[in-house]
Amino acid sequence: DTTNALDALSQEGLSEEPVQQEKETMGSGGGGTREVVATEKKKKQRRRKVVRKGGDEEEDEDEDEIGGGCERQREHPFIVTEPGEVARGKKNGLDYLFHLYEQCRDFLIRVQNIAKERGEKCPTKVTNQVFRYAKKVGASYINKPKMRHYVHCYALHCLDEDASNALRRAFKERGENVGAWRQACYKPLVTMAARQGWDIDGIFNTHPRLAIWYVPTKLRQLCHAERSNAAASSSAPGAGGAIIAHSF
Amino acid sequence: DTTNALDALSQEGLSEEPVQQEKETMGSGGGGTREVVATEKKKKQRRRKVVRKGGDEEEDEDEDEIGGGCERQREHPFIVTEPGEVARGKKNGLDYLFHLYEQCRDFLIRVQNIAKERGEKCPTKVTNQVFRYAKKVGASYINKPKMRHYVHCYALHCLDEDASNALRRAFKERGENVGAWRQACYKPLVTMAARQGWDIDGIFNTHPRLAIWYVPTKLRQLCHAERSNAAASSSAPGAGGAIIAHSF
DNA sequence: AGAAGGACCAGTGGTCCGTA
DNA sequence: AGAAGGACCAGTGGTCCGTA
Repeated sequence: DTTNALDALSQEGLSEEPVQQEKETMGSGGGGTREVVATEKKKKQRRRKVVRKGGDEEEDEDEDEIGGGCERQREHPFIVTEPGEVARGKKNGLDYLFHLYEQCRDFLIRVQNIAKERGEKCPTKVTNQVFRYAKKVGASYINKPKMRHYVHCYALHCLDEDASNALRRAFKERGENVGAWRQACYKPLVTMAARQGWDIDGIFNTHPRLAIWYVPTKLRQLCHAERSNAAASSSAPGAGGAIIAHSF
Repeated sequence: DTTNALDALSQEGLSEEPVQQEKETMGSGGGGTREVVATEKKKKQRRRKVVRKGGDEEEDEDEDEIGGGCERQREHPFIVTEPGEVARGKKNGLDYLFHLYEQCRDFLIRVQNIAKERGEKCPTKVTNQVFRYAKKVGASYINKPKMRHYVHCYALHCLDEDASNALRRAFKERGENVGAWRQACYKPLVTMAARQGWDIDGIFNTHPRLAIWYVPTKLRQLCHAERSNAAASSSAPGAGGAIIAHSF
């Protein structure tokens, strides 16, 4: 439906970075491990196999060549754009971002139809299987970390397009970066949840285009924190049920 | 509600077997691996750490002692019983089996309430988390392989109690074992699915006590096979839409 | 033989952090 | 600095098969 029209929103061409090659470092004991301070509970360990272009191999000197076999491409970064505005330069706009969510929905529907056809388990959410399918059919610009990262921004766009549009205009005008805009998308969603009995899962599941997305952990945590906050305020003497948003 | 009344259905005492102790065999290469012929696709490898009672240790000679610290207990096996009938001897009846499903439902509800309290993700199905909870609160007789094994039997009990009861009486009379009864539970479910557009997921999800259980893979496959079968028959010249159950 | 369940494994949800 | 995404990891769904 809107799929092809919006494809034009993506800038042609992609950012480039050198392809990495993996070298096995299995069984090398504790070397290369790194302590990570976990924000909660346990600490984790993470081992990474990271190697630059092999020093022994012949390699192309020209980093600017286009279509070279040795370049890994990544999408242009997002910038805050107004509704309808196409990003200039090596950037992508927010209409394009939201369009990616619609594409994932389309891929999910196809995966569901295949599963029904085969009599297999049918996913109700955008799962790893859907991301794999997207890759398989050539939509390599769709990946899980990116989609999960901006889910709540898409949620606001779905649930209150006017508020979403107003936020985009305000943040563009102030010259804020994408990260700041993304952070700001949480607050109106928490306010909506407050009005609906703090049922953020219910809010997602009631909306046909949003129901296929997992509620982001951080949004869930913010809602929970605010609910506790509101409950404490309303039970405090003289607070009279007012909602005070200390955590923002 | 019915929980305590039905607890009496379980035979007191449990079957006994020696406790096993694990010995680490990490890093011992390919020793102990065993080829398994997979029924589909790939072959799998499975490594098991299995050790009998340590030969060096002092051990109790008396295998019959009750409450000995070195006995692992497992539930009595099920036998086919009529509705309302309590199994005699070291056996459990089918009312007790179905009661375990109700207990799991109760545990799920408690896990859900805890999750909601904490603002965490709330399971809608009986998941590993629920089985862990059951173990934690002392219901060690509940475990995942057992519950998954008999889900479709419980489904029939939920969806058509009369048919389920009739099947139990018939199989008891014929002196069939639990395995045979369990196999026979598939057919009436497939017939029900045929009547409802082959939507076995819909059938499960519509029933309040069944909706919390995953549809068993085998039941799903049987429904799919029968649907294909029925479609082929009805499109064959002169078959006139009759459903012919070749696969049973 | 028939059956209960510990323990395994492929693929999941979630996101960190090496990368540019 | 701000951002995209490969790749990791703890815990899942599913059930095999060593056990008695």
